Amino acid sequence: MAKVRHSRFDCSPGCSVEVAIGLIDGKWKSVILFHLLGGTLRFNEIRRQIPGVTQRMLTNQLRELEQDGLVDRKVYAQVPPKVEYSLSPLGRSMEPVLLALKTWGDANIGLYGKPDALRQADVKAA
Amino acid sequence: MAKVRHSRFDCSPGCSVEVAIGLIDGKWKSVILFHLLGGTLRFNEIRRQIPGVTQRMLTNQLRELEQDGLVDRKVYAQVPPKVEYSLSPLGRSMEPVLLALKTWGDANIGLYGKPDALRQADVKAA
DNA sequence: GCCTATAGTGCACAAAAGGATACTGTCATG
DNA sequence: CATGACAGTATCCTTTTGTGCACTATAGGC
Repeated sequence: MAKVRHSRFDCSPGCSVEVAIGLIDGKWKSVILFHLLGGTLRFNEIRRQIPGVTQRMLTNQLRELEQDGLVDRKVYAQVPPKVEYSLSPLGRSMEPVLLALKTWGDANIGLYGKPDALRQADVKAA
Repeated sequence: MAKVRHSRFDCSPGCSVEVAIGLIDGKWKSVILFHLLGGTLRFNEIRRQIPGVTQRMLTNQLRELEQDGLVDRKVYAQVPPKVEYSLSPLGRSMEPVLLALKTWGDANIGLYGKPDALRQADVKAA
């Protein structure tokens, strides 16, 4: 995959923000990380906790998180496959970010998480 | 544009995280917001503070931030155009998120913000 | 014997995001 | 007269992201 999203070191002050956001962007990564805050989960456990994510997407996102060193992937060589995902120390260090995101979301979900009808009205009004 | 990224209200606990991240995803939004924490800025001031962003991208991202109610856009009907961008109260409420991102990035930029050579080595090692 | 669960992979396809470049119109400066 | 600043648009292009479906292999339950 070899994504090189943050190759620069020119870094005006906002650059570190860019680095951080670069690791948790994508529709699902932050949500996956958030669920992993609660402890180790298996592939399908994560899948069930995030309705709407497809297998392929979940695989992709987990692989990227693994490559970026945020999650650990532990494969048990069993016959019904078993793979456990957990936060690496680096991933756990994301906790403040994740919690800030959650807090903000909880406070403001009324504005954006509404059923489509309202969202549409909002769009039209703009 | 009418993006409906978060139309669901099914909301397992991670959903509010998804709402929040949905507003600041994209390569530049969080960086823009971060710079606006420091106060009102004009279009080209932002552009200069974020090397690498193109005019088009900056315009897009600012428009989306405006639509999502995070930034205020004030146009002065002057002859050399003047447009000021500032955080709305809602945008300012993102401050903890932005600061958490910045803090994390500062702490870990050594891992990801390195010049390409090292990044490449890292990728190969994986 | 068939269905389910496990953790994925592979392929085709569509949509969205992002990038490069050129262009707008007006005014001030040189 | 040419240039640049201002705040964008317009157009084209590539890359990334996301969806849907089928498929792998093995074991246990019905």
